[in-house]
Amino acid sequence: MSRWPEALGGERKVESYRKGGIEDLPPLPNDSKYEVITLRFAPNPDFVLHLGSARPAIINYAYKLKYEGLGKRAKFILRFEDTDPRTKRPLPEAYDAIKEDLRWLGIKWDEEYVQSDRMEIYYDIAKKIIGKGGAYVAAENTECTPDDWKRSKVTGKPCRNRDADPSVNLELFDKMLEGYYKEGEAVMVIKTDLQHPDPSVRDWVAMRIIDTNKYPHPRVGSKYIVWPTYNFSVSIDDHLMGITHILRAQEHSVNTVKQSFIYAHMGWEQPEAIHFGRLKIVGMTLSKTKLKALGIKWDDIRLPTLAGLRNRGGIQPEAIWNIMLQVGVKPTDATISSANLFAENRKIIEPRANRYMAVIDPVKVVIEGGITEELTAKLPMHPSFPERGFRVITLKPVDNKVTIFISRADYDKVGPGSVIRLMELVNIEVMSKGEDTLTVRMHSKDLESARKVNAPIIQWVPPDGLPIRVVRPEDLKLIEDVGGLAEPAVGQVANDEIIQFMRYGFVKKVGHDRFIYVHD
RNA sequence: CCCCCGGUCGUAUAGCCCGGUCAAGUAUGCGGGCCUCUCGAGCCCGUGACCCGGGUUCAAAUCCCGGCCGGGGCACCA
Repeated sequence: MSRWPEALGGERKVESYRKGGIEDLPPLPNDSKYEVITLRFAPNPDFVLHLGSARPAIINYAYKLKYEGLGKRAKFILRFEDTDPRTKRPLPEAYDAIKEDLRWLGIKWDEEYVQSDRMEIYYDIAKKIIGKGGAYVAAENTECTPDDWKRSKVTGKPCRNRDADPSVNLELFDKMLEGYYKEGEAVMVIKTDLQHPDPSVRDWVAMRIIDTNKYPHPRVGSKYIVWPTYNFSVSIDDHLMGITHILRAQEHSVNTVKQSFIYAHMGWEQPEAIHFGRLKIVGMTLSKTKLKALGIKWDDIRLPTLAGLRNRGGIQPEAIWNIMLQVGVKPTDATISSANLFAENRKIIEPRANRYMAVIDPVKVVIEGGITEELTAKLPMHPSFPERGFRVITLKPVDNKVTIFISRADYDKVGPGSVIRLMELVNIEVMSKGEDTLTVRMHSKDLESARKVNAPIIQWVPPDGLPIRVVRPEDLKLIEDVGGLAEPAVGQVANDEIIQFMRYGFVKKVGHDRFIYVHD
């Protein structure tokens, strides 16, 4: 059942051609034209990955695996796009945190680049493109000021430097590099089409000045003041790195048009671009801006960041993969419910999680009626895997009575005369219902008798149970369930282990008495 | 206002390019049953969709036009 690449299973590859898996991804356009299918994931290291930003990482990597599975050469490149130290200031820790996220997802990259290390390359290409007459500089005190340039986009009339000899613009560009201009005083602009129906496409900015004394770049400090814009650095890098296919979100579709002018000026072949729609997960906030604005650490268990999810536990990377592959690469928006994610996750967790009994908001149950022998229950760790063993709970009578606890939810459902099966123990009949106790008597012992009267089977906890607390993260909030009691064996469960509290849900143990609710 | 891109069961997706095999498949959800000492898992059955209107055609979910609705873009952000 491996739609899941090598991450968890070691050497498990893309061998299984299952419906809805990697192999079912539609072929990439013109795939046969390229010798090495080269894909990339290019995050801005200003935050960690979340469920939304993980999508392009997974999809692109999935295509690499798909083509390798087809016996074709394929490459996956990781590239950090950190060319804005001012408004999208990179977070120094984010570079490594993102790599950690990718590893968790089982993604391996063949090459890694950081754009702030490649500034000289961008300068070099900038000069080449100016030299070819494909770009010009708008600068103060010239015949084409930044304002003139802006105006030219509206009027459609080119400003002077646009048609000037490349040497003029080359000189101006050098002055930019030398620090002659301050922020806003000069920009290098790509010649596109001043009549283009989309104004944003008309002669767009490729290089601008950022005062890195004021806004030092976390990696290269104040070394550079001329910075490429997204479309410029991306075009250059995609070409230089041999990217053949770009799968990215729909918001980038105009960028493909903008970038086409660079490729035309340089005589390069443009990669194939495929855009997919937005992914919404109901009950989860996937806006990077909103998440950042919360001001809590990115790996907080309330967050839908991969780090948060990882920390919170429970949600397995395979489940995220399956969801992403199911949603695929359609250009339409997709709204999936967390129930979908949980359903995928349950498939993965269910066989792994051992079963235990716990009761939330415990209510005391006293079994009266002259019980002289101790009662024992033998509970399998997992009903589907008896080989995992059992544990035994023994109840000793005191004054011919035995006390146990059940959850208030179950207590609420019964009244005098009700017969209940205590899981793997005995069947009891309610005699009287007090405020906080249930007085019952032994009805019978075997399952059959319970079945005969259609008695509900419920979980219970002995008096020496372990007090527990369960918190459930729910869309940026943490809801704390009322206190509970778990059977003593839960004390032996290791931290970080995912177990199932029967008839309650899957939980992850995070402390000797603390649990995080995963899902039902 | 303008410029792109879309609209198939509640949700997600297949089919659309190359019209008939689609009274539309799958998954999840929901309802019911079986099984099981969990409200988990498994098995079975059921529910449920081609945005609207024209056109082309013997035939349209599939092609064309219009409308409506949704998303994205319109930064010296990425």
